[in-house]
Amino acid sequence: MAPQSARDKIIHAAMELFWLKGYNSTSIADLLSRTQLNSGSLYHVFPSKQDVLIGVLEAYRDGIEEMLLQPAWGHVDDPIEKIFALLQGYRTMIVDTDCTYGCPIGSLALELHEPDPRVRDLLAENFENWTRAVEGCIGAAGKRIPRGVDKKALAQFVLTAMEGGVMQARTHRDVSYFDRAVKQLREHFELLEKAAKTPA
Amino acid sequence: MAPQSARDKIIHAAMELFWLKGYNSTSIADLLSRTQLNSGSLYHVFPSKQDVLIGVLEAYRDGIEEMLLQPAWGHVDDPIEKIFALLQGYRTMIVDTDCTYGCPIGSLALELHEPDPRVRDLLAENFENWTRAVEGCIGAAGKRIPRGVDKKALAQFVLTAMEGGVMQARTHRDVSYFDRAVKQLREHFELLEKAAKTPA
DNA sequence: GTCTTGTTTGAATGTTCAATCAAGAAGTGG
DNA sequence: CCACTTCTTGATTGAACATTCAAACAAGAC
Repeated sequence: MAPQSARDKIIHAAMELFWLKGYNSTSIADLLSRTQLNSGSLYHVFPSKQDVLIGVLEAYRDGIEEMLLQPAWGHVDDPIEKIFALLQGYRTMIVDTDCTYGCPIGSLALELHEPDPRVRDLLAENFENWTRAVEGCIGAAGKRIPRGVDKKALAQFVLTAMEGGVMQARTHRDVSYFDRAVKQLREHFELLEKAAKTPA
Repeated sequence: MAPQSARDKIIHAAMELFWLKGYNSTSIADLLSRTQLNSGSLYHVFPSKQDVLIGVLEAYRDGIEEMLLQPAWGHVDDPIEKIFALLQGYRTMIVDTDCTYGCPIGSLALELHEPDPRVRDLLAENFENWTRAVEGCIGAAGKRIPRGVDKKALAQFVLTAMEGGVMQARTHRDVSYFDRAVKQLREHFELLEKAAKTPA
């Protein structure tokens, strides 16, 4: 175990607590007890609670490759299957948390009603990196997707389906809501692939 | 102006404030100053803040027809166009709020991380009523949708697209994210209608 | 008029919270 | 070994919060 800086400890704890309890419901005291630090140490590193949030959002942004994409895509080559492997990763999280899983970014995006511009930009940046990765898959699928299709819009639609599916699965405490959203998306892709083969 | 009971005043104010600021960030003091009531009056009607939330969720549930469906469907007959008229209603809200709009139910669903069972049930019930209404439209579309399609899943997918689209529009402060989600959904429906005409 | 029941008043309570800061410890360069 | 910076300690502060309650008020029943 490499020696961990106070900053790393706080970010690590905050990623987990913001995800579990939300930003507002996570107190500085929660972070201190989890990290075994004192308030002065925390405030030495982060001037305010919001700066912790910014650190967390930067960590998600900078870690998307290692934390999200590589684990999901390690053993998948087909570009369209990569998209569904990514969604399968979310499904695993939902099941592992007894359907209490919420996408950390999506939950924060809806919890924070008047976010600081830096916070909002980081939320948007996180969404953008996610959809850019999916857009890469769609691009790699080449002619399997019809010419006219807006690839960026389709990638955003994948995010839409994921976030909406996660929200419903959590609300109903039932993965099947997520599964149905993925299935509908799958059918959409199949219809697109069919349309690509037999041009009107 | 009919005389308004304290209960009605509180529910009315809470619907607006929970929507604008979220549940946790709305204080009892906010509700009191908005309604010009005293704390004792509020606690005479609602034993706790959570009971106000329950009242709000019941009001949304009981008001879906008048507040949401009738305004959106007043002048629309085609069942599939009804679905997109409903989404158009959300678009209007997004634009009218300078892209800060969040679906009240969806925002609460993600903000409340450990909701009381009654609260969770009411959130689920609200989603269910919404999707049931959409499912009714899909059913009314009859043979325009292919036989094999899971109508409930498709209705849930419409909710998924709405919630995901609202989330992204709000995060990016840009309606076009919602518009693209709707457009993708529209294409999905067009592909389905085409498939219904020319069976494999 | 007075009893009863339902409602309102608003100051007070106890808790939780983010943030502060003076004092001290640890680490670094000369 | 000293000077200087960086980091840590933890008690403290003041604001915000949900909730309580004894006292006052209102209005219909008899």
